[in-house]
Amino acid sequence: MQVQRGMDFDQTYKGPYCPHIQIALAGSNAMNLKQLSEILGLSQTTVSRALNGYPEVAERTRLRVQHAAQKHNYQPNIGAQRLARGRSMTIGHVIPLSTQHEMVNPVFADFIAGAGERYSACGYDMKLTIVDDQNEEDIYRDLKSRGSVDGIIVHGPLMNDPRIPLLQELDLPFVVHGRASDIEMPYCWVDVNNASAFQRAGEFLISLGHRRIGLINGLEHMDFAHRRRAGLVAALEAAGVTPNPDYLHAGEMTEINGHNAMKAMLALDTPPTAVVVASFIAALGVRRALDEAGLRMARDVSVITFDDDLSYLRNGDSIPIFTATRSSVRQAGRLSADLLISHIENPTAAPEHKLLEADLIIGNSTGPVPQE
Amino acid sequence: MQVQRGMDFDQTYKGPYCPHIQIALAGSNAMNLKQLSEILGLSQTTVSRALNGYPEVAERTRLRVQHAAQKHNYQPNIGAQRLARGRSMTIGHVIPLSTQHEMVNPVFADFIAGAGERYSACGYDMKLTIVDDQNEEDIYRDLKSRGSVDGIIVHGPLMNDPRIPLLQELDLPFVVHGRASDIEMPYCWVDVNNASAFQRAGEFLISLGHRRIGLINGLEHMDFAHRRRAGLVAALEAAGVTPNPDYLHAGEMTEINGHNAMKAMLALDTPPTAVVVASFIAALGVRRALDEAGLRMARDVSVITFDDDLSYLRNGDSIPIFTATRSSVRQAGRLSADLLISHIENPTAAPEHKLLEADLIIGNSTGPVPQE
DNA sequence: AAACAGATCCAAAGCGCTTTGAATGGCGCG
DNA sequence: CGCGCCATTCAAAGCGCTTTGGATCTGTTT
Repeated sequence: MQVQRGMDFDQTYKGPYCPHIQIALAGSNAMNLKQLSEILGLSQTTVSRALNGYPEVAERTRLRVQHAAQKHNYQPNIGAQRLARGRSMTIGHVIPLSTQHEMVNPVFADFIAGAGERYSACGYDMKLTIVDDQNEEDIYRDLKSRGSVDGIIVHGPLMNDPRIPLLQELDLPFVVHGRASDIEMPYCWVDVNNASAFQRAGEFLISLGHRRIGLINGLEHMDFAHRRRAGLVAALEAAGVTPNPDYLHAGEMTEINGHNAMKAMLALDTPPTAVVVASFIAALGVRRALDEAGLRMARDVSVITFDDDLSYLRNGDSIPIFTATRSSVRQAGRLSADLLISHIENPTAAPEHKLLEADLIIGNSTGPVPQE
Repeated sequence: MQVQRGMDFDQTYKGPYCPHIQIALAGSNAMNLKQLSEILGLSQTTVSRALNGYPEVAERTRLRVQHAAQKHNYQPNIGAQRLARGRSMTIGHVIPLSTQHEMVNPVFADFIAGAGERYSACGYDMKLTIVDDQNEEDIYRDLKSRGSVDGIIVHGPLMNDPRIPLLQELDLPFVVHGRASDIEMPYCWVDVNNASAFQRAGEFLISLGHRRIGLINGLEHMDFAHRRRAGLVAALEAAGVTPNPDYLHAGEMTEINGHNAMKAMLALDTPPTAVVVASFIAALGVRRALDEAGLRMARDVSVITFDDDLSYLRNGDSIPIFTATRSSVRQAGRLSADLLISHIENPTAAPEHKLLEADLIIGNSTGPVPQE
């Protein structure tokens, strides 16, 4: 990573000694508590308490203080508050950039949109950290020991995610978006029921007469992908169908990968008559592969996709393009935020979690198995 | 917006008076400067200076301090640093969620990935604020008066964006990702040369013999969309072609919209033989419309798209799917971050800006105009 | 009338860091 | 030897807020 600036940075920032840089002191012009209390002829204590809703201040005084604060545009300095309260009022989101987590990207924007809504409403800030590779563990240690955040959202959990025991050891409150199958210690999570969603998708295809059913999945060390596969396989086996390994694909959920995986399956001697796809973007690639092969969705090959209900990738207007198992990732963001905040403010309570059920939306991409 | 928690929040957070909540004091267990200096038998001054790279400390002492800090896992408390330095070491990104800005979403994840890289390297934090509607102005005033951030990135600028004069008035350093055509005051920005990109796309299509050239654009109150249209129109007019209003579409850049716009154009008596599309996602919709109409890209209708080079939406592996004007939004994120940091640390310098040129990538979606 | 309780307010002590201004000790120099 | 000069180090004063532990003043109880 090249640094093009004049200063002598290596990976880690080395502090404020920068003799050639003149920094204007930020916020030095803003009104502070002392000034406001002098204007009001009150003590800082009373003004602070009035604004923070403490009961031991007369209601008349409180109103006077609130008016003055508004009039003079007083906002408590956030750094001072953090220091005095010993809390940062900040939630951390750590986004790893390794290829293994790349899938976080498309859903990420919507998730934080949901979470951010709740943070604003509850007075929390959101801090994003992009971490390029292995040193993710150091990041969490740092966040803890510097008091940067009061809690953390864990994105894209793996089957046995090392972050979970680490955060427990650090005693840093956290909520996982998803779950980690191989971890039995209780912790907070918000997840969609991936297994039941894909099981229902499988059952639906079977009810349409399909037996040769494919899966175009995400990388299966990701927990959600593992669960989806298990759900689909359960549906097949319940119907007496042995899953065909040639029909099971796992890879990054990009348009290209969806396309290539579908194309490869179509090249088999007996290609599947239906596929379940783990993401909307991959499903677009699947559709392209079908188009190229001169096949029509529903008529020739049925397609069901998982739809995260992303704001910029809608599955049709009134009529859904794809039959889909749908669950709003933005809603998951909201719930995760609420869970984390309540866990931060009530740390002794037992870890909560929330399992969301996905809806099965019938669209135009599924139909009865074609007659041969 | 419903709040489901027990506390009495309305829109704005009302402070820490929550008698029924027991909050564990965060970070209280971490090593602090005083403890470290006592262990070392040095003053806090010397330890602080040693760690921050000040020259007036003996090299032997500095090493001793650094070792001890590492050994005891000392990290300066961030709230205390903010307070003492009068700077927050934080960059704010304010994301409005109104439909008018929805387009920010898909590119947003990649942009902050790029910017975040640079923030980490330079010791800055990234703070994200999701703002649901009109009160965006209040957010900026707050950020300023609370000292929450040292600078701001402005996303998705409009033609005459009110945020720019506001931030100038607030004296809050900022960099615009994009530009605002109607504002003449100088300010910092990083933008791709949208006009020249679309002009070249137009010229390329004309060189292939196309005359009936369509545009499926973003919403044209967004500055970038306006520039793209102007660029394409310039190319047409230079070739003596009068732009046909029926061929010019502006809307949100979703897959659906791309599909609908293309479908509408194909329904015209004389449909265009080529279209330029403002986003990759919309181009996927265009392709779908062509497929549905039994038309082949390149052979029947040529398509050029703008490609933001998103990590999760690659334009093909080795062979590009679409002919495209490509510019990496992640790279724009890196540059914006660098510009902002240098502007924060050197506030007296004149506003800088950076204009990136997009590459024209020839893919499989363009070909000579079909013979009638 | 004395004692008490409650309501309201305040001075001052932190929170953990940076930074100012001064002190200390070693050194060369006239 | 006495002086000034570096190179190091330190004590103490903030930064702007919260919060502890009274203080003051009312009204109420015995």
